[in-house]
Amino acid sequence: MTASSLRLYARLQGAAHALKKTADRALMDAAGVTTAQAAVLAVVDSAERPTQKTVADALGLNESAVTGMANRLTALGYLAREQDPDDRRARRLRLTTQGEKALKRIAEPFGRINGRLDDALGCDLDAFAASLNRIRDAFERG
Amino acid sequence: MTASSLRLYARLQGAAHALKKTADRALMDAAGVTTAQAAVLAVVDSAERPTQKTVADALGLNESAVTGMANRLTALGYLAREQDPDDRRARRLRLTTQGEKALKRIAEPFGRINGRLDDALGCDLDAFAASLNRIRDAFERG
DNA sequence: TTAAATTACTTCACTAGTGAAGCATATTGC
DNA sequence: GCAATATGCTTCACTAGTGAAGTAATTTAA
Repeated sequence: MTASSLRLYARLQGAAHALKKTADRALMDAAGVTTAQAAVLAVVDSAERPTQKTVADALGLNESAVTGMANRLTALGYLAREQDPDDRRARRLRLTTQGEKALKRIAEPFGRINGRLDDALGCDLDAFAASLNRIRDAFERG
Repeated sequence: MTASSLRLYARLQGAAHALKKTADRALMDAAGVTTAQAAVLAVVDSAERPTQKTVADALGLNESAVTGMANRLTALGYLAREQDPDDRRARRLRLTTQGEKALKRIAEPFGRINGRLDDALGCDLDAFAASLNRIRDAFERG
């Protein structure tokens, strides 16, 4: 609990917040979608008609957060929900054509953000990514 | 925009989110305060009766976010607001006795979180902190 | 085979942030 | 001195998350 370690938590949250704020503006301007929405669309795109629970686990969110996101994204016309035929509790998600288009619009502005991240980090990028993985592993389940 | 850099944004947000979730539960259990509230209390404690704008700048938030935080923290009895005598637009914040006590209750659980962060990062801690600073600098003003 | 436990999802009340618009006060420039 | 501009704060409608409680469907186990 030294002075420098005391500030590490705040530094991580501060960097994440500043980055998210910038990325949200860029994605909203260019693609009409927030970064949180983009994350859900990307997970749904990469999985085979995932259930909401699957999406929640992939993003580290609880299920009620995904209920809300899926509601907003279906209202926007980007996602469709359908009953799982084998488990009537579950609702599977898929991208609509609009959702696929939105995902494509995201690529370029998001690439620019990642480019700025790369520039800021330089050769430390891999070590930084490894550190992030260790933090996630250490705190993912409480 | 390689595959690994594409995921860097998500990794940073994921690590920050997992850490925040854990820290919020720990602080709420032990001190009855969230990490966001703790951050405001710490800024107010470290500054000389700061204005809300000062707090907003220190935390990278906009002023309406601080209005809300200050409302909740005064309702909880942790902060007091008083008019700035020299600038009647501004409202200066200070900790109440209750607020000082809350800050003290935070120290130990927050120290444990930071200890877990230290353990997770090991000798990479300094490099990691430096990378976070570079990200914040690169994105702080958009 | 049926009672108990677990799972997937929803709803609710809440915290915490955003940006836009508006109000009152200060500051600047002619 | 005063009009224009900038600043500090608030309010509003919104997104996005939390945890607790509840429902319906599924799984487990006696």
